[in-house]
Amino acid sequence: MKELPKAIDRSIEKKWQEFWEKNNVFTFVLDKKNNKKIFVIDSPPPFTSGNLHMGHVLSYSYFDFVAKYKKMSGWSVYFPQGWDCQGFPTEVEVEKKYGKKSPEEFRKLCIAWTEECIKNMKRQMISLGFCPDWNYEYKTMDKSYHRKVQLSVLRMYKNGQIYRASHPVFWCVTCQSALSKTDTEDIPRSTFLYTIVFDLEIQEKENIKRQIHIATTRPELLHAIVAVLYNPNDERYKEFRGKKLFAISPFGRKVPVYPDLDVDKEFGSGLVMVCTFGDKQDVIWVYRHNLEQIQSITKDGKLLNAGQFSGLPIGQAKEKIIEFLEKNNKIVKKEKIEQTIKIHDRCSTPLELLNSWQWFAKITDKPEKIISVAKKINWFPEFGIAHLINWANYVEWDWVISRQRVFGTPIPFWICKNCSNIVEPSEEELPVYPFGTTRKCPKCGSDAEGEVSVFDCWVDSSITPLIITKWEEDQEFFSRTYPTSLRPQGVEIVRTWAFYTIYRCYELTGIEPFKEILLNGNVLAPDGKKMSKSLGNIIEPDSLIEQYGPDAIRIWAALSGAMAKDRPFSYQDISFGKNFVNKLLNAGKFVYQAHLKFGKELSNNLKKEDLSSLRFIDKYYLTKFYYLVKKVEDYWANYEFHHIIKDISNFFWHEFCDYYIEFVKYRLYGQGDELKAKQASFVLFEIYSNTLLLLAPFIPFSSEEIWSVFKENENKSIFEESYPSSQNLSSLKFFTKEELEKYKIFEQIVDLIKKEKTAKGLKLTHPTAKLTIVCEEKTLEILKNFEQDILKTFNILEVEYLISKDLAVRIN
RNA sequence: GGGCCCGUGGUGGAAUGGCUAACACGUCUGCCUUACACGCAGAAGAUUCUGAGUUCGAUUCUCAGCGGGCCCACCA
Repeated sequence: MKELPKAIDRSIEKKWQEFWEKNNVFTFVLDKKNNKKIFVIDSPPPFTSGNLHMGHVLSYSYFDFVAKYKKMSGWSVYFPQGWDCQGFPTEVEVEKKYGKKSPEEFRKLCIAWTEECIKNMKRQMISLGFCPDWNYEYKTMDKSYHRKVQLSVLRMYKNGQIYRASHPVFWCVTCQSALSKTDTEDIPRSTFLYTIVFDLEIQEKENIKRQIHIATTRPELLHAIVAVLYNPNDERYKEFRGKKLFAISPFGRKVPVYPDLDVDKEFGSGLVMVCTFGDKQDVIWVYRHNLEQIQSITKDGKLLNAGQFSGLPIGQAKEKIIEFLEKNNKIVKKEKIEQTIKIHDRCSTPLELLNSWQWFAKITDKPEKIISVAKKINWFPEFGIAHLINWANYVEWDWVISRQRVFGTPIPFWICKNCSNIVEPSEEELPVYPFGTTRKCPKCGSDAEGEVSVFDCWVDSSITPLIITKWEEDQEFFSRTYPTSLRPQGVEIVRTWAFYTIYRCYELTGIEPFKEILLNGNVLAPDGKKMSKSLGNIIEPDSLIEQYGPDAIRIWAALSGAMAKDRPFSYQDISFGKNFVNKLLNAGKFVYQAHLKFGKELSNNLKKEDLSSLRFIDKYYLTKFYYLVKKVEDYWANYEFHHIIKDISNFFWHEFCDYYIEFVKYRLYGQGDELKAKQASFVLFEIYSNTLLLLAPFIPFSSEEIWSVFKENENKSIFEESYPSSQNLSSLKFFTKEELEKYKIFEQIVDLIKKEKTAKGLKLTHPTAKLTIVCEEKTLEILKNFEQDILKTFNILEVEYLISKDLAVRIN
């Protein structure tokens, strides 16, 4: 007999990865005859950081399970994989490495850098047994991708969904550049709160004038005041309600006074002056109340439109203005307070909100439309849609889709220097790279300059369902694959990725982009905290693959559940996975040896007739297995991976191994009944392994010798076979569920025997003369069916039954 | 401050309007029993966050409180 392996042979991983790739096992081919149902997975393109993180491993495992399950269930599965390349972190890394460069050169370096990152991430995916279809790989930095992004925006522009407008952005007056949130840092500082006297004009039958007090930390923005707000629930200002009011600033500016629930009654006098722009709340209020916008500060930090104070730097201006107000007795109070402000993380300059020209997509005008489209989608779990609804109703201003960066999809427009007319390209010439180019303005004939900004990266990623289905590229392919079947993604990006995708794809096609959305949570560090570099608690997939193997990692992922819930990484689960892999190898060895001992003649043609002559105990476990498969079908339908792995591993380990194999041993090693024992164990093991290989695709091949027996055709991928279903396993159902329940008493008796023997310090197979079973008459009838198996397995000579209501066993 | 999620043995986590609340890891006891010590057999360990309510009965449903997480906003 051949020496069987003591441990898992890890070299088989590589072999099978190559086999699947070479034989195009997971390659999607559009079936022109329309025979098979198509299942399309709109899988997330990971940001190309260079390494997968555990969150990727978790979620990519999920939809890899689904892809394989659907494939083995008779679907034609289309499972492409993309890469989200253009992002700020890449720019930071590349700049760190190469320093400042011209935009053209910088872009090239970013692309080269990203290609390297993709290489490594792809390697990691393959080593985890993920099987996306690499023939349809896409990158958001590709020209073909740029074309579709630009086309999609151009179409939306023509439909009036995209517009250019002035909008405040965070601006550093020292570096003179726009900043994104990631460039900013919050720091506490102490400052002074000045309470300033304003005049109030109440327009009634006769105009009434009086004074009001308004507190502010930024008197230097007084010239840019556009409104004064009060809380309508504030008793002090109840006389304001429903009246037409105006406030007049110490500089003589007259602005309206409105009620607003966001005003904090406790702060200052309960009245707020809205300036353009003191902070982000001002931006919200300006849009909400449709207020005027005044350019208050220049790009290099000097006051603008401020009368005698114009041209002064912010700091100086503040001093002078306070001086002026004090001289005129307009300041009634000055108190020290602590506040938090945003600064630029590189130069520590406090940020200003300055107006600049930006591009927008209209998302605020009809939230109910986006919500109704989202409602057509099946959400797993259901509460996920609440994030989207809440966001859609809450969002205060339109989506700013332009970014002042380099490594991004260029915005395909030119702006006329003379008349500000927007010059658009034709659809045929896309992609275009307007940066540094000019076109003639068709309206006035002047030069129009190419837009230098690029798109927000969500503009890129919000059309992945269109990209993978070949929208505006291959009409037949598109019509067969769109809408996609499943969008898997993180719960924390519902309001970005899911929201923008639903909005954009619906605007462009009139159809929702996917039928189902599956939300996963994040993987936390084992201590329950967020994984972060600073805490040093990051777990790298590579070291886990090395230490535990891909199957164990995938079992960990399945055990982590499908709900959109954060979970600490669990070494317990992954070591369970590893032990489980080993258990399966050993069970395989046992069945294989039994097979060799008996001979080969029955190996691959197990018929229903063979099964019908089985012993009672064989039928009992085969039936149990049938019901397991049936139950697991429902779990698959609801993406309940946790239950799937739990149930199939428990059945395998604690029913098949702990009970069935033990009860079958005496028959295989002894004499008389080998055939039936082998048949049943063989059937169970083979079908079982097929249920498992979606979750752990390498386990069933972990020993070549063993698997050569079970899987006859080396050249055929096991993924071509069909997934065990209750329908095609119906021949294994010998008993009804009720009967099965009744027969469970057998297991109780077995447990009692084990307990008894253990209590007496005996081995389970220690020779025993007599077993006495105390039970009811009904039970006796059932136990008769298992009697032989019990006696032989526990090495007992004879059995006697005593009829009683109690259940007990004795051993002599 | 707003929206959503969650609070179950030492740890991680299932499930259910009602039989002794899964399972895994860990712990303790005994076994290297002819597939497996990455194993086998047995055992201990839970007032299911707190309080009130609905109910014949709640861990499960409702409300309040306390605590944690995610996303958003954050003080003129």
